[in-house]
Amino acid sequence: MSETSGEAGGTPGERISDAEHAIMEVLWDRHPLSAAEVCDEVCETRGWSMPTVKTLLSRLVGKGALATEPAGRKFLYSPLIERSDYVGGESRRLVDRLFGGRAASLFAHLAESEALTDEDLGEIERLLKEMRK
Amino acid sequence: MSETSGEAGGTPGERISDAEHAIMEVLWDRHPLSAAEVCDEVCETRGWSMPTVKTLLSRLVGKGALATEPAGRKFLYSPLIERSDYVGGESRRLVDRLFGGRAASLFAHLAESEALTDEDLGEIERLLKEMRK
DNA sequence: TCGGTGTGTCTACAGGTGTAATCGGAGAGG
DNA sequence: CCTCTCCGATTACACCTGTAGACACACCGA
Repeated sequence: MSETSGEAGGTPGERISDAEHAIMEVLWDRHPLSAAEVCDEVCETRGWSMPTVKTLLSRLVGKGALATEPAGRKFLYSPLIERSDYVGGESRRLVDRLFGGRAASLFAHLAESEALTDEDLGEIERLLKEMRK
Repeated sequence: MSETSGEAGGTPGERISDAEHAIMEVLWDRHPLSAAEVCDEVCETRGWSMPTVKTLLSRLVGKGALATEPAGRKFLYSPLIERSDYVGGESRRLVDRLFGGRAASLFAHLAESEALTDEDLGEIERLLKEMRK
């Protein structure tokens, strides 16, 4: 595996869990944010309480996925890893695990299971044309 | 725990974990197999021991993902759920979680991150053409 | 200066997962 | 018939995850 970093303290590359991912989404969308602000974004939708958010934030900091920046008496959190890196990693993991690394197989499967809308198809076609140039 | 009647598929949709998935792959490829045969297929590659395989098999049976069929004094295991169902579910989960349900976004991401080989592109193009018919 | 309010850290705990040792019963061999 | 062996089932245990309470401390306002 291409793990670009070494390890120690806040090593990036630690696995981000599902609940943690929800937190990351908020911070990818807008950052830096305080714990309270993050809670404002997710506590209602996910039914979480403040302590839960704080735990998740701490774990993410521990995993090296978030940076903390002292602002006044509180901390502001910002992502340390790129959303596209995470998304890419997860996508690749899925493709590897389920389709033997063949992205075309994933596509074929989505196509067969009619998970692709006309809109999807149109856009993919467009992208494809663009790449072929 | 009281299984009064022979009802095994009563809890479909139970989450299949990563290690369990490896077992499923073996059985999707070839079935029915005994525990020993499954172990032959995965124990070396994954560094598992027989007890581990048996535990995973039991859990899968418990989850309603495998059926057991007594053959002589041993049991033979067969998948109860289709590989395509599992794969489809996992794919959709990923697309939902990471791309807001838009499969085109997944494709775009794979394209951008150059995870698509020329071969992939060719095949996707072909599939696309076929669907458009 | 003193208390309240907000913030991060520590602790907790149930359920799932990875991994494996051990037990108990059903045949196989002597 | 008795023992050995093989196999599934049971039990074990550490770690991760989801969820949350309790605690300590710093600052703002009175």
